[in-house]
Amino acid sequence: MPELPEVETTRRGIAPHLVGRCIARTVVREPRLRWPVPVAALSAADGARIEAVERRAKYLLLRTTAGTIMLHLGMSGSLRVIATTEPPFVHDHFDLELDNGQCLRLRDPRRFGSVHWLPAGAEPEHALLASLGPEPWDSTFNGEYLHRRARGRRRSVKAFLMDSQVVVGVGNIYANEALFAAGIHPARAAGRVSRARYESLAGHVRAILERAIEVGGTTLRDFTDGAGEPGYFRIELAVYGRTGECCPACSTPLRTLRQDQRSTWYCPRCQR
DNA sequence: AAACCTCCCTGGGGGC
DNA sequence: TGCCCCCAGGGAGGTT
Repeated sequence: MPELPEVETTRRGIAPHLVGRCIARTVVREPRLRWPVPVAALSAADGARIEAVERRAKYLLLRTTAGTIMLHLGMSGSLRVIATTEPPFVHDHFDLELDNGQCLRLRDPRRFGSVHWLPAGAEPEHALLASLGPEPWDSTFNGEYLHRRARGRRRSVKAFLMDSQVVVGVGNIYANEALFAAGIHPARAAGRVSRARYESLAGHVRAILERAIEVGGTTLRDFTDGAGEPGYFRIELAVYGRTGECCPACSTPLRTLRQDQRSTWYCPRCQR
């Protein structure tokens, strides 16, 4: 999936086309996503005005006068703003038609994404948002916080960093990259990383996500922004996906690991 | 509690 | 060329 930088890139790309416009109607071609799309409830959005396009973790929140449309892109989702008359392709599951002949179209081949309707005033806003950790730019996300949350934890620091209850938005690509930048071995127990090193890690997480957002995110296969363009952070990846290559810092051959059914790349010399 | 494991899906790539 | 297996950016839900 799109990780945080890809979702944020999408948000920035689509927001100018949506904010201030009214929703003509929603079209659901395939309701079988990660959760069933609430087709009937979504009709409440017809005629509503879009007031803001926000992001929380990897969720996009389209705030309207009638309620909020919440979208998740899963592993393979992408959004584009196009003319409503453009014929849909396979895997174009959802359209949000606007009052100006344009529409926001969701494409998601693997269907791990989701579309939700949150009626205005509902509290808590949505169960899926209830137990999320801080955003990486939240003032509470720092070395002291990570060190405290990791105390006594024996799971790997990589799994810990990818836990959305600890911090949101860090998926497999950026977990690999941040741990490399901070010089921390991905299999090290989370509880055995010093506070100083967590301080470094928090800083690198933020810096890497910021840089990735600057260049439009990482496109591995099918991610595109709101205009259909790929992201260019892939060029700057130091370790992710670099099977058979050497460490960009010390030239030691990179190694791979399998952790929690996900691939990890790391430098055995730089990361301890 | 915390730490694993499985599963939801389609499609691309490599090996044979 | 085709088939088959493995792998992929997520993450909820279930089991130990």
